[in-house]
Order: sequence, then structure tokens, then C-alpha cells
Amino acid sequence: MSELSTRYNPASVEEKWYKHWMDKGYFKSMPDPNNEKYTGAFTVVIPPPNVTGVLHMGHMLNNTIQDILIRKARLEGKNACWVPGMDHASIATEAKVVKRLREKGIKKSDIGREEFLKHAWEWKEEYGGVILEQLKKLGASCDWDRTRFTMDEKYYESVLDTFIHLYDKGLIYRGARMVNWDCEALTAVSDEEVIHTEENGKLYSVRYQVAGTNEFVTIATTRPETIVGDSAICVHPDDERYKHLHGKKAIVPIVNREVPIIQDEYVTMDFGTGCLKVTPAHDANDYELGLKHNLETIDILNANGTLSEAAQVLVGEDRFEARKKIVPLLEAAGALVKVEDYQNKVGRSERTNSVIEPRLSKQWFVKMKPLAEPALKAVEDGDVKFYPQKYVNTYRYWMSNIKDWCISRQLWWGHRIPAWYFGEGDDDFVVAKTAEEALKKASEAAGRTLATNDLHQDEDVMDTWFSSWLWPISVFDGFYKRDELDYYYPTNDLVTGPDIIFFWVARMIMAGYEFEGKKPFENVYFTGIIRDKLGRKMSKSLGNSPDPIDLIEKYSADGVRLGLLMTAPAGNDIPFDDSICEQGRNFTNKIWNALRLIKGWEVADKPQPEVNKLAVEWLENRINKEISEINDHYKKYRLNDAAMSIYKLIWDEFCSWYLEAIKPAYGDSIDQTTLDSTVSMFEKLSTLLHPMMPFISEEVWHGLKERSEGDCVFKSNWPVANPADETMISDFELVKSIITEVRSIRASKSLSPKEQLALYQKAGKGSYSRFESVLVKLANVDVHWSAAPEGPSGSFILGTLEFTVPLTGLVDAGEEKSKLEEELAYQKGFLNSVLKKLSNEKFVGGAPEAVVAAERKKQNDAETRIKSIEEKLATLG
RNA sequence: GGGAGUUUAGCUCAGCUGGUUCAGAGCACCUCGUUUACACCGAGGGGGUCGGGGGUUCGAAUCCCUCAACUCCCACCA
Repeated sequence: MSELSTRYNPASVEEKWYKHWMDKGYFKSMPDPNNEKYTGAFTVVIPPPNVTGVLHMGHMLNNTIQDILIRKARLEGKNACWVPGMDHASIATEAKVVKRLREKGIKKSDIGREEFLKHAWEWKEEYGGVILEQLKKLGASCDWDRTRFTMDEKYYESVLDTFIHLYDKGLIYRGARMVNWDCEALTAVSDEEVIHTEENGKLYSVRYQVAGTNEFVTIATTRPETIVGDSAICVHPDDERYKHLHGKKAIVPIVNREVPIIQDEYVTMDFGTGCLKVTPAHDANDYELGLKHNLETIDILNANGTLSEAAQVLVGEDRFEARKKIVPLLEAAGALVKVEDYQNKVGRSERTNSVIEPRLSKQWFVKMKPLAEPALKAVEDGDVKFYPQKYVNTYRYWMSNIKDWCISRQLWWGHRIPAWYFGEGDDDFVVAKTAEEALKKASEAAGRTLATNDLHQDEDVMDTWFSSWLWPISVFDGFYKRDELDYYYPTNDLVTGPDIIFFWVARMIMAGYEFEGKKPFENVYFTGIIRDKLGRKMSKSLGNSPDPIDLIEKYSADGVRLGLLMTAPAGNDIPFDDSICEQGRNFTNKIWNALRLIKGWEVADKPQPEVNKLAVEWLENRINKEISEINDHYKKYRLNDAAMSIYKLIWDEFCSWYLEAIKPAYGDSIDQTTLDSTVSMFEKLSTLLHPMMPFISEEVWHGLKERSEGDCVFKSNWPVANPADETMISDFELVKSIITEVRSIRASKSLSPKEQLALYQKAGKGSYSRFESVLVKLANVDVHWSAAPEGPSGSFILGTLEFTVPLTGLVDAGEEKSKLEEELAYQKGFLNSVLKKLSNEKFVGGAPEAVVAAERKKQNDAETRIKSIEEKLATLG
């Protein structure tokens, strides 16, 4: 024992076992359909982190859960396969590379596409994958040989193929639309990538002169800089205030352009002045109005958000500068009526946080309705199950109101759109996987033989999610090799955050049905969002996000895992605080010391004492019962409950009760039979613990006895839940209560545990008395199954049983008497309430028989208790 | 503006289709303890009118209505 520290040292243990598992290749999985050793395949694909990412608490939680599910499946004999990988994260990565080049004084536009991509790949090689290395510290048992990247060759190919497939099917089209434009990243983004929040701004009231009159109309706008792009004023056709203006024109201030005053029911009469300026180039609604009323579209902004030549004034100024600077111009023109503080929703880019600009441009879109239908049905029918279920509603709403998906991005880092233009205009194009094919198709389309030079490929790449929606299929190169996909697909569980339910989960389901005709996974486990203890989201800017690697160093990977788990029911947000890991760390220490205790025992060749035999029998039953509970928790994805079950099973039942019961007295030894049973039960506990705390469970496994090659908890078998003897378990529970009561009497009288007490129970032996030897050892009492002698004593009632501990000279009669009287009063009150119920005819008539019978039993029990208290009181005089 | 969810001990949460003392668990807290595995420990203990109000019922934390607070999602009101 001397060589084992009283403190568990996780750092070396965790490194040792991770290396061991890796060296043995235990994380690897290969399709093996005919191997009877396996009870089936169990597949999880990791939500691929961005190559740009570093590990944060969300990943920790997420991957801990995946690891638990995978390890549990492995223990259950499944061929478990956890596929790791990374996402190329088009916008985020490109932004980082651009920034890095800028620091070196290089402009993206100067070096061109080829050169830029070279830099991007370099960047990926250098920084990408940090997060995967960090996951290893957490204990993630991914099959690292399978690590995939969304821009791997085969993966890239599969993205192009799906694009072509959808195009040929008529589900991808190209067109000019109002899109969300990110002025910083200089690309279009999808609706999902725009985050709307309430922001403080100003509302400017501006008056326009009605041409040929001295009359003015006043409009309100939050964006005065767009006034110079106005091409109409709009009022409601029924608005009496403005009927006389129908057919007239208004003069746009500053630029003095005459624009029509149009009528449209889109305008809300009772909002503001009921008069609206129309700027078709810079607002989605105005754009629609423009189309309807055939208005001029004046695009006054450049792609980077500065004012263009078309604005005529403030050319080259940034839109927000222009917003300030146009105010004096409006004032000078006598057009500014007032400026008020105003709150409105502003959309910002998820990636750059830049304010999104509605912008008219030609982009590629996916028609979503046909894809959404089977995907919605799958979830509604429970073919794909969500945990927690409430997300089904969110999903349904989005799926049934789905809009077309803008998938083109004006970026270079990503999967380039396989469209090739050959004509003068940009409407002559063909879609093909390679230049050669494109040339062939284009020649056919053009009706003449074209040369390679006549073609140019679309400059845009696709939305990152257009590649990640293929993840469960393409990680297995599924479009090109069937063997792996047929074996591993559909995958089993997907573990992810609810924030990407639309971005990713929904689209994977669509892709699964569209491309494979099957769901991509059976269950989706939505984790909560990790917040700080004040309930705020963790973010870099707040600096409230702990570094997971620091946490692991401080509390051990096992400790952090357990801490996160215990406070994380599916879907609930987690207010994170370091202290929740402390509990996990303490638990590892407890387990470590249990191992030390057992290892420290001298073994002797001697018969098994009765108390040990009983304790072993009880714990075996107790474990069996708990295995059923744990299995049930897992089945329902209640991992926090499963964690709590194991925690209590080990700490309370195994350590506090069982080990205390069998522990030899000082200097004494243990018998071989008990030791063997103890080792084998501790092994079982290790296996149960292993998915959650992989490292210490492995350490215990090997600490318990010498192991042969390949014998480890990692490869052990999930224990079978044998039927448990419930009576035995409840008997032991009663014995525990007796022990606690006796200890409580000791505590209140400051009696040493070493001083033996007598315990009387006059009703005689019940089935619980089989544990008499446990009672004797743990409460240090001499048990008498008879009435207690008269005299001062302490007593307690459990159920209907009254126990007495004589305390001669320690208790005065008055004190004992008043305690008993208090108890008597309580029991009488209880009896009264029961009697009241039973005398209520409606209750006796209306309630089910079992309930009434239970009430009668309560009455009997209470009466028994009252009688024995009264008898006791009588002896006290 | 719509929709969903939450509201039970100081904190995080269990409490299934109303009925066995159903008001629970873990942590935190308090008291005691250098008992030979562990003070990252042991023994014992206190603590909640189940968000407010109303209703249904013999009986409600559990069902219904209503109000309030918080969270999230969706939505083009200048």
C-alpha cells in the first residue's frame, strides 16, 4: 500500500491508458458483417468542428456524450465506429487566411485564386486539427484513421456530384434575387446565417416636396443614406390623407430626382405617417414593390458597403459614415424634420458580425420544398427521434415554411460550383463535373466545337453546409464504395447543439432521404448550451469561457466529464462553474482509495465470516437492481441520471456500506472468498463506470489483479442485469436505517462508536434480521429480540417496529418522556387525518380499493405505534 | 407580432397516465470527528405553503383556466 499515494494522480494515468488503447488499435472499426462476436454495428459521426476552431466547453460536453454512447455500445458487443473529422468552414477559414495574408502585406485579389488556395491549405495543415488533438485529452475514442475533412478529394467529388444530381433534377437553379450580403466577407449568405437582434438606432423623418406644389410628404426611415437611391414614394390606396397625391410626383431631396407617388396595400396606414419611401435596390420589400410597379432600381452601394457613383453624393464613404454625413445635407436641403431614438431589428452576419445588406445579385439556389417533405415526415413519424422531443415542433415549423437555399458564396475556399459559362452573357452555361465533360456539353449546347479557352468556370464556391449535409454518407465515401456505407449507415446517434438544427440536422435528414433513400441517423440528442454561472453564453469577448485543457489538468478528464454530465440533462442549458468538476475529481479520488483499501488487505486462508457472506449477497443484488436502472436511463438518453446512479452505487453502496461491512478489523486479514467476490464486483462497477470515466475505470481494472494481454475494462462486457431479490434489498435498507438511528443516538449523547450498546426489538425477528451481523458490526450493538428492560433509554420507530437502546445514566426520565410525548402527538395527528379520510363516505366509495386498503393499513400501523409509545410512557410513570 | 419551453430546498434538477408519510436527489450549508482507504474524508443534522390566483375532484406538485417572470426559436413593418 505504501507505494500508492492517498491522492489519485490522473495526469499520468490518463496519458498511459489513452496511449495503450491507441497502441492496441482498440478505437478502430472495420465492417465485419459476418463476425458473430459483434451484436451489430453502432455508428456515430462527429459534428465536424471548424478547422479554425479550438476546443470550447460546448465541444467538451458534446464529445463526452458521444464517447459515452460509443464506449457503452462497444461494451455491449457492438462494432462501434466513431468517425471524427473537420469542416472546412468556408467563410470563417477564408477570413482567417485573408487576415493572415494582410498581416504579411499580401492582398487576396493580388495573388489570385490558385495562390490563395495554396495559402489556405498551408493554413489548414498548420492550424487545422488542433481541436482533434485536444479531444484525445478528453478521452475521445474516435477511430482516428477515419478522420475526414470536408475538402478531401473523394468528399469534394461527392459534393460536386450531389450538386449535379440536384441540378439535373431541376432542384438547383441560378437567378437574380435579393440576398443577404455580407459587406465584410464580400459574399452572399443564407437566411440562417443572419442573426437579427434589437439594436438602438435613430429614426429620421424626412420630407419630400410634391412636384409642382408647395406641399410636402414626410416619411420615416432608419437608413437616410439610401434616400439618394429612392425611386418612389408609396402610400396606401385607401388613405384619405394622400388621395389627392395619386399620380403626382415627389422630389427626392439632395439629388432632386422626380419619382412617382405610387399606391400599394403593402403600406400600413396607421404606422408612422402612412407614407413610405421605396428603395428597390436596398430593401427586400422595396424590391418587390419595385418589380410590381416597374420602378427603377438604383444601386447606390458597392459590394463593400461604400456608396457608389450612383449615389452622386458621399461617394466612397462607408454606409455608416454616410448615414451620419447625410444628415447635414438633408438639413441644408430643408428636408430633415426630426431625428428620434429608435429601436429596431438589425440583421448581422453570423460569421463577421457585419450588418447584412440586402443586395440584388445572381446566385445559385436549391429548391427546398421537395427535399423537405420526406424529411419532415421522418421526424413526425418518429423514424428519426429527437431528444428532447420539444425540438420536433421547432423542426416542423421551419420545415413547413422552408424557403429556397442560397448556396453560392463569393469565396475561394470551398467546393467550386461546377458550372461552366461559354457564351457572351452569363446565362449560357452547363453543369459538369470536369472541364472535359463541360467542354463536351457546352459544345453541344452551343452547336459548335468549343475550345477550353471558351469556357470559364463559375468563380463561386458553395455554402459550407452544402458539403456538411452529406457528412453521414460521405465520410464513408458512400457514393463510390458501398461496403462501408451499407454496414454503417444509417448511423445511430447524432449528438449536437440545437443551434444548428436548421443549418445541419434538418439538411442532413433531407440529404439522407434524397441521396440514400434512408434516414442518416436514428436518434438526435440535442445538448444544452453551456453558460457561465450568471447564465450568460460563453464567448471570447466576455472572457467567461474556461480553457478546457486547463480544466482537464486541474480536475482530470474523468472529473470534468462527470461534472459536465451530472448537471446536463438533455436539452437543458448548463450554468457552468469550475466547482461542478470538483465533484468529479473528488469522485475519482474516492474510487482510487477504495482500490487502495482492497489492495492493502492481507489475505488469509480462513472461513468466510457470516457478515461478509451477507454483505456480498446483498451487494450483488443491489448492483443487479441498479444495472436495470442504468440501462433504463441510457435507453431514455438520461445520461445525467445514469451518472448519478453509478455515482451513488459506488460511493454510497459500495464504499460506505459494503466495504465498511466487510472491512477487517485493524491488523486482521480478509478471507479469500470475500476478496474474490469484492474484486469481481468492483470489476463490474468499473465496466459500468467506464463509458463516463474511462481512465480511472481502466486503472481500477488493472489495479485489482494481474491481467493477461488484452484483458481490460475497455474490452470488457457490459454486465447483465440479473433479477434482484427485492426483499433482501429492502431488508438491508431497514438495517441501514437502524444503524443510522443508533449512530444518531450516539451522536446526540456524545458516545464513542467504540462503546457497545444494547438494542432491543420486542416484536422479535423479522426477515431483516438476517442482517443481524451487519447491524452488530456497523452499529456496534448487542441485539436482543425481546422487550427492553425498564429504565432510561433512547428509542426510535421504523415502520411499525420500535427499537430501544438502554442508556442508563445518560438520559433523564423527563427528557425521554417529553420526546416520546412529542412523537405520540405526531402519531395521533397522523392517525386522525387517516381516520378522517376513512370516515369520508365519498372517499371510501370513490377511491380504488387498493388505495382504501393502503389507508386502512396506515391506520393499523399508526395504532400499533401509538400503542407501543403509550406502553413505553407507562413504564416511565 | 407569432410559436415553443421553463418556473419544486441556497444551486442544478427528479417527481410516469392525479392516491403507499410524495414533497425527493446531488452539491452547497450547519454540528461533531486526527476511527489504521480516502479531510478531494467520515458520522449526524437543518432547509421547500411545489411562481401567484381560481377551478375540477373524496383527494392535485401532478388535470383545466388565468396572471406573472424568465429562456429560446421564427417573422420584411418603414
